Amino acid sequence: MNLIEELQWRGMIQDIMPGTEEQLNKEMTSGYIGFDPTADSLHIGSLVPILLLVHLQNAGHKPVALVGGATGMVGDPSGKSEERNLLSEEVLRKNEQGVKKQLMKFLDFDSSKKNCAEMVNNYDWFREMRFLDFIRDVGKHITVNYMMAKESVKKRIEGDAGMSFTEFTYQLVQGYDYFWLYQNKNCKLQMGGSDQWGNIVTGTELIRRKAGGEAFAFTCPLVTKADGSKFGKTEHGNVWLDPLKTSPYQFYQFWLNASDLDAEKWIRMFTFLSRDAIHMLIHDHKTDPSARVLQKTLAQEITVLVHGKEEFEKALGTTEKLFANQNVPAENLSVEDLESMEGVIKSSYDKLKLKEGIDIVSFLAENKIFPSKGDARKMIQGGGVSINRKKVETEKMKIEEAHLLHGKYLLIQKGKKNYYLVSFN
RNA sequence: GGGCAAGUAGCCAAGUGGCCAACGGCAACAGACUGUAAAUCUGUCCUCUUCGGAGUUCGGUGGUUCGAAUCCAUCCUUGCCCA
Repeated sequence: MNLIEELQWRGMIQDIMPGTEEQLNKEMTSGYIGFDPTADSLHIGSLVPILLLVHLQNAGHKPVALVGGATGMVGDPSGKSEERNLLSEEVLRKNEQGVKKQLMKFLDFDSSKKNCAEMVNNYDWFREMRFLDFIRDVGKHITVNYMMAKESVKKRIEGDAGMSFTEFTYQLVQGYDYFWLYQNKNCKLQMGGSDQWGNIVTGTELIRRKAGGEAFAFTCPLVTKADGSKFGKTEHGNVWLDPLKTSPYQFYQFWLNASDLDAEKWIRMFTFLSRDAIHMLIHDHKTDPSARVLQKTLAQEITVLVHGKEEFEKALGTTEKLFANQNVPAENLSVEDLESMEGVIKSSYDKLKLKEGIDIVSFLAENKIFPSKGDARKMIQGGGVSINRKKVETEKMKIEEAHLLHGKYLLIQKGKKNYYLVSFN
């Protein structure tokens, strides 16, 4: 199975330019994907593009990761219904570094290899670019009519939000990236999310008109959830690749909670498991859905890929302690069990304040488990808070020393899945 | 520069002098059911609260009025049309 067939089977190809497959079969090809430094970490939405680069490298081609230091200054209008806010240069430079660091983890940069990965920053070639040069050398080749026909532009022009010249220019800026890489790095392939198709095509068009060359492209579908809600969000916000922003435990939990339909789709996209292995898993899962083999395998594979085996095992350990034996009373958890739970949000509390008992509502608010007393009270009234796995029945409850596990800990649940460990000192 | 239209909670969107913290939908969070799913049903959903209330909102600022998201003035932003 060649690369394109493989990616097609994995559901990772949305649009593809004619001739792309032939090009990839013909010779080692350099292909690039751009990453926006809109935050100092990538989130799981960027995982599919990253994996495309990995697949590309595994197939013997050369992956180029482009950090959009320049394009980030402009703001991509694709998929956005409103004008984007500009980031300051300082923030942008910081974000570039963060994004760069993360990309390093996935690709092989060993320069002794012919197809070693490479990292570029379009700021390097745009920094010195003069406006007049740009509009003469680049702008001249693309008509406004052509640019207006793009879906991302059309939507904004038809809508009532409008679009600034800055964002309108974006596709030219990104198009020039591709042209530059084509000229300087012999890059003949661009990949990206399907929302990038328009921008990518502007690039190949520029290469054709300005250099008379031929360049190729394909895009992957944007990851969706079966129920239509946004992919990659939890109650804590985005799921990041940075373990400081999203702990490996939370990361693991995110994938573990995938619905059946999603898991079936995602396991192909996000893991490197073979076709046979995946068919087996899906078969097993259908035989006994409650075993959740699909979700477990999916979560394991990605967590190991992103955070490493060690972090995965810690996350799994915590998961087992918290969820495997839901009915086992919390008293059965040992001090080690409690202490070793990675990823559970921990806080400490002054034991002295416990002497005369403290009311549960202020306790939860003081520990930042809830943002305010009112919130804590509402959630208790709704039956959403448990202490040591026992549901809190009334907001009048007082916490006393007798409640502590091992005379020191309190295991608090907000809802079913959000655990907090408070230790008393 | 001229004319017209619009700006309401995270988003969409009703309200067009008091009954408005503001209908409804989406998203989000929680409960029940389950498989730590999905679907469904229920609750919460501006902020704080001693759960009685209190405080701050309807682009900004001033004004009219006992009382304004709603009327007036002015400014800002956006769209459309004209120049």
